[in-house]
Amino acid sequence: MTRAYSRYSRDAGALLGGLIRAARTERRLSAQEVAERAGISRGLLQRIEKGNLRCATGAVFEVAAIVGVRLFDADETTLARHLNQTRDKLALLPKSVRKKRTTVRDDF
Amino acid sequence: MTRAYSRYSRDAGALLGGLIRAARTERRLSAQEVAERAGISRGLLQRIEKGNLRCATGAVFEVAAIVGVRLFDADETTLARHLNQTRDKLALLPKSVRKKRTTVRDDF
DNA sequence: GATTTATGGTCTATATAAAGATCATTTTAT
DNA sequence: ATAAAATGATCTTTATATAGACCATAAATC
Repeated sequence: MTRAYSRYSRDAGALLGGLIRAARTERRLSAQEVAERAGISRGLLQRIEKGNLRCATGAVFEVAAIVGVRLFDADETTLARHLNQTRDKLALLPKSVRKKRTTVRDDF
Repeated sequence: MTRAYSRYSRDAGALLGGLIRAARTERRLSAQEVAERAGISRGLLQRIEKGNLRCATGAVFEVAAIVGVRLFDADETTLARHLNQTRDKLALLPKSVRKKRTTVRDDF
């Protein structure tokens, strides 16, 4: 597991947690209620809102959906479309990647 | 922990994993290399790219940053700015939320 | 100001995520 | 076609995330 996190990750976690908390309070939902609906404990929701980076993505995504925070600026339909696009793109990319032979041809 | 996931979460996980995989192969980085740089195991990277929702957000964010997938369509600077905006917003919102008294005044 | 409730923090037990090694398979490049 | 390397998959062990209960504090409504 990752022990030290980059600033980017820390900011991303804090931002997502903050957005969730803001959305939750704006909708006047208690932590208890959101946690129950998401099927997680209140403690886990607390950690998510604080930007803790050791939470399962599934829990975070569920909570985000419940309080109305859109990931990738996309609703469910847009998300599905992007997913298909990405799948198409992946089909065209190489299945595995390997370094170019570093042996420089200097035998000329 | 969350056992069953909504379609939204499943799509979000699959999309993020797919974007990561696409970005990685486009940059011709092997799974081994990315995993090492992110400080995680190759197996965890595999699960992330498959959209597994039981991965720590920190690991996913680190990998995303390494292969160049921007969360929230934001680079590091923009991310920090959004974070500050969210903090400001949170400062204005109530610290705790409680239901309106359900007792309807019908004594008039 | 008093009351009620949401939230923050701490603790323990349990489930499970993650590491690390290994092997088979696929895929790229020669 | 062959060789070399990346990927996929499985297994075991260890670390730890999560649930759940608890209490103290803070904050919103009356």
